Amino acid sequence: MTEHFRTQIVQRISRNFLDILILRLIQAEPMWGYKIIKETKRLFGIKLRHGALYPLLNSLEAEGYAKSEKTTKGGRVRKVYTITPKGTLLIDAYYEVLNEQLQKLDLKKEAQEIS
Amino acid sequence: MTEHFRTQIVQRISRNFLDILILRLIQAEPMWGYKIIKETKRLFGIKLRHGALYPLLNSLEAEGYAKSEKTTKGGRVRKVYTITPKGTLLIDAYYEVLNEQLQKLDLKKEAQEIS
DNA sequence: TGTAATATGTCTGGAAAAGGACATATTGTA
DNA sequence: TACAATATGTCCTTTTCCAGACATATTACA
Repeated sequence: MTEHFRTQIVQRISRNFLDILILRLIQAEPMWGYKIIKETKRLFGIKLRHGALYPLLNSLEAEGYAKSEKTTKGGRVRKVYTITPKGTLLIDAYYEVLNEQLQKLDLKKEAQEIS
Repeated sequence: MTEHFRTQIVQRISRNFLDILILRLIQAEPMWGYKIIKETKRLFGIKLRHGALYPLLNSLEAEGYAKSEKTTKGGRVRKVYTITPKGTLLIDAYYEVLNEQLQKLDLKKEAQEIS
């Protein structure tokens, strides 16, 4: 039953945190857009539309979270993206916040009861 | 610097996973809408708009993740929400997936290199 | 008696996002 | 010589989302 929710959850996280997902991928290994599409398919079962990805990659670079370098592999031009220190900081921040969020809630702790 | 990202990250998580946040709150302690607003402010520093919350609470109940019971406290009508078993399963699934996601990526593992 | 707080609800206009089409170029293969 | 795959990009339309307004009722308090 929990299994039944899995796919939609993974898809929801990927959709809502696509930028973070991409940064994690290029952090693990520098990649270009087309490979990112293949890897998200392979690793998470997510089909990224390139019409969404390429503009996002450009904005990630514009905001300084990633940087790209054009390489040519047998006539094919690739824009290989690498994560920047700022991008690493962003990912670390997400890890930190999400880990906090995963701590079970204990409302009583600091509560001044409303009711 | 990492601190600089914190607020926007928490807000982003709260906006995108508001339903999960609410379910976690009523799981920790049954509550009504107005108190949920107060608690999210107190616990996460997030100002929930009631115009977003109440319809969401209704849909959570319609989908069977929560159930409500009307109580009266000195003339004031409250709809106290409790989590259902289905809601608990959903939260567990999120915990599971997020924990997986937080594992550092190791692309090499199952890779059949594209390049 | 008026204002703030408690309590729950709907609705609408604008902004953002999603999906898919349009566009182009090279390489590999049947 | 097509067609699939690799590779990157834009654009437009539809759909979804969000912020704030509109709406109502009770209670607490100055």
